[in-house]
Amino acid sequence: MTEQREDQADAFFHALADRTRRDIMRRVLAGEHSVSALAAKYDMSFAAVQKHVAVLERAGLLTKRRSGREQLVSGDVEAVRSVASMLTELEQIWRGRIARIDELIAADLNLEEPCPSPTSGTTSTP
Amino acid sequence: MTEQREDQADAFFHALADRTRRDIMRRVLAGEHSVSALAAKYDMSFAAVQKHVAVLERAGLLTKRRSGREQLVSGDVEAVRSVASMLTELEQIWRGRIARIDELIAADLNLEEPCPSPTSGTTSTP
DNA sequence: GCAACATGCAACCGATTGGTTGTATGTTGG
DNA sequence: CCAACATACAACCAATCGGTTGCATGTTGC
Repeated sequence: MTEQREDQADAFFHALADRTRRDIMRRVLAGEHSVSALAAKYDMSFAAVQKHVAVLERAGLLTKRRSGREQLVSGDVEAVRSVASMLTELEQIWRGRIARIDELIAADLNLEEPCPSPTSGTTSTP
Repeated sequence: MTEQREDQADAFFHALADRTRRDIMRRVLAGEHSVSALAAKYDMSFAAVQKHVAVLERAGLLTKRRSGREQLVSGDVEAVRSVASMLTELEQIWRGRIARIDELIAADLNLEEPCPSPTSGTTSTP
């Protein structure tokens, strides 16, 4: 069950781990672009850009819509949000760590309280 | 200037694009672990886990602290947050697209308004 | 001091990545 | 109809990745 989610996380982060693909995401989140319009923006072959688009599409970060002989590409902001939420989950784990540390500090205070006074001697030897 | 930021994004997303490394991040965000303690958790060699830790460290997602003969690893929640903020920036671009669409809709309404009535005939032929 | 542990690093290997070129398939305007 | 365009896909290549093993170094307990 959680296996699919890890597969999806692999695909998400891998897709975003390339600056050309991140730049494509910026453009297609701002508005629809055909694949060739995107390809014209980069100093590489059409096929290379098309493969980048395919990687992003397989990861679910963008969708394509046919319009005549063109394929219009559009970014999926929900997918971007779900990547962000994965990072928020990581942050929540960290919050748990801090909470545990706070508990320890509180426990320390509880241990100090029963003592008559922090500086009063417990050494009862005369 | 923005070049370094893209390099950092490359390192961040690449580091997180592996489930073992994401799992390591969960553990070290929850609390400090030695490298060998981490290695014991996975069905792979110590060297493999050590390389994963090195990738995460180079990306700035975790830090190491020497304690005797052990190296204690701790997750950096600030780095995790900065990855999340990169995704938020993407989402903001999308918001701009929606705002532009809303403007167009508003402009359309403005064009309709001057008409006496949507259904009233502009065809004045009797 | 030394045996055992914890770590780092290099060399190697198969799989994958990011790029190329070439070719096939639709789609459209004139 | 057909030439030009938009896309898809396969084959290939150098580089990188994720893993291994082996070895060197540092640290500790006794």
